[in-house]
Amino acid sequence: MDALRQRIIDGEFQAGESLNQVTIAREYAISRIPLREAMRQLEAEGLLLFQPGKGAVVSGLSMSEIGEVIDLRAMIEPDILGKAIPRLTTADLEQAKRILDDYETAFKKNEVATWGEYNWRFHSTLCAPSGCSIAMGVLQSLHHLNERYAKVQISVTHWQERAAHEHREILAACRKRDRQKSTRLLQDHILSAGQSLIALLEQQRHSNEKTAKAK
Amino acid sequence: MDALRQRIIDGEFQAGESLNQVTIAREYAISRIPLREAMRQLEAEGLLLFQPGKGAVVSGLSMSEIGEVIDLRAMIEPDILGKAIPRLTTADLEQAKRILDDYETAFKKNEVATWGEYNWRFHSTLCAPSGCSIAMGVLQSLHHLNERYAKVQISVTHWQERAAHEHREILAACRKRDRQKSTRLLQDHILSAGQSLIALLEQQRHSNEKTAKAK
DNA sequence: TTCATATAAAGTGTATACACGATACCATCG
DNA sequence: CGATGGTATCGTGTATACACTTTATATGAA
Repeated sequence: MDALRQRIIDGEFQAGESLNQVTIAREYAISRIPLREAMRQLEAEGLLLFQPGKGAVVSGLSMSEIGEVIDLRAMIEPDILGKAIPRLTTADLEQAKRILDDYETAFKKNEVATWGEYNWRFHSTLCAPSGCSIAMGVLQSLHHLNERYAKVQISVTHWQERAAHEHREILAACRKRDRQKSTRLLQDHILSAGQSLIALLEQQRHSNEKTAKAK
Repeated sequence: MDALRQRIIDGEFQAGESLNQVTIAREYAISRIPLREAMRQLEAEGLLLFQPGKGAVVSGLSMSEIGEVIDLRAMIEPDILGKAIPRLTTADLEQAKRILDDYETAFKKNEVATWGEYNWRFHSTLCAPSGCSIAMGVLQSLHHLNERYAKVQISVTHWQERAAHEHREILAACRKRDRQKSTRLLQDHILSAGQSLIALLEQQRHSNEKTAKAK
């Protein structure tokens, strides 16, 4: 299921495109039964939508829905980080640092496909010690929804650099156990990334409309 | 799927109990295939957990997880209500009032099974005009998780009366389009209900431990 | 009796099969 | 030529079938 989810997030299937069960099942060398079960779970996560007689269709988020995902993350994640901070161990902080290092290495090598993965690993490494399993599940779901669209950001170099800088700042505040500062930085980080994402998507949509008109 | 979800919420199946696919499929006169698909969705909602070789097991929330669900609701729902308030129509407000009336009628008639339904309908009627579809989905999921445990509250008469009073107050604040007041009242409502729920569950757990010792 | 082991029963996980509905293609009619 | 209807193809939705796993039951030894 994770593999299929990643393929949807990676944009291999366009929004609105319906997934052929026979083909995909064959790709994983399984029958349609377990595939459909996985698809039903992805449906519950909001990535797919079953249309009667048409199977699973990749669901697309409207601009306002993308905004919602960001707002929810901006609301929940800093709160969870706040709960995690007193519980953060040195090992947690070291791992977060390692993830950032690896992320920057991957960035220099232009391994764009791994960006989303590193991003989530950084955020979740800092939040996980909160012990909030339900909230972490919600967050991960939101992150998956976000990631599909965030792919357009990975190519924008200066945004990458800004994100990297903000990550370092957040980590530094966590290291100091500065709850106020780290949660505020995290919230700003999510919201500013969200705003730049929405601006990019608006821009993209406009240029698409232009080319559509050109036809 | 909704019917099965309700049966789990209603407590027909105990936490930890595994659901017999053959039996349940027969009850709905379907085969195990669509049943399993429904179960997978309920798994993604956090109500079930598939254990390899053992099928779907009803998942139980720990006390801290129940607390998390309440905290998340207390964080998200007032925010959504705030966004909904400028968009609330007279029809929305009337419908909310009608739900409260029906709820109180049902309360007087002791129709306990309908409580959770009325509660969600009231909350969602006020929040839905926000147009936040993603957040509403998250909220509904959280509400389902909550509802299973909230069932212990329905028998506590004075809590019911307090909730009814708080609902009326929230509705009055919404009618006045008082964003500040209504969101604050809603947050207090969720948190105080949550606290009383946790207190009840703690109490229940203690008495269970005593009877367990008595054996 | 109690524990261990063998055997039977029940249940899950999934491949296969088939019926139904959607879609594409083509021929026919206006 | 475009529109309409018919047929063939493809794909979904789910019932059935079967292999494998877990659980219950029975049997025998300590």
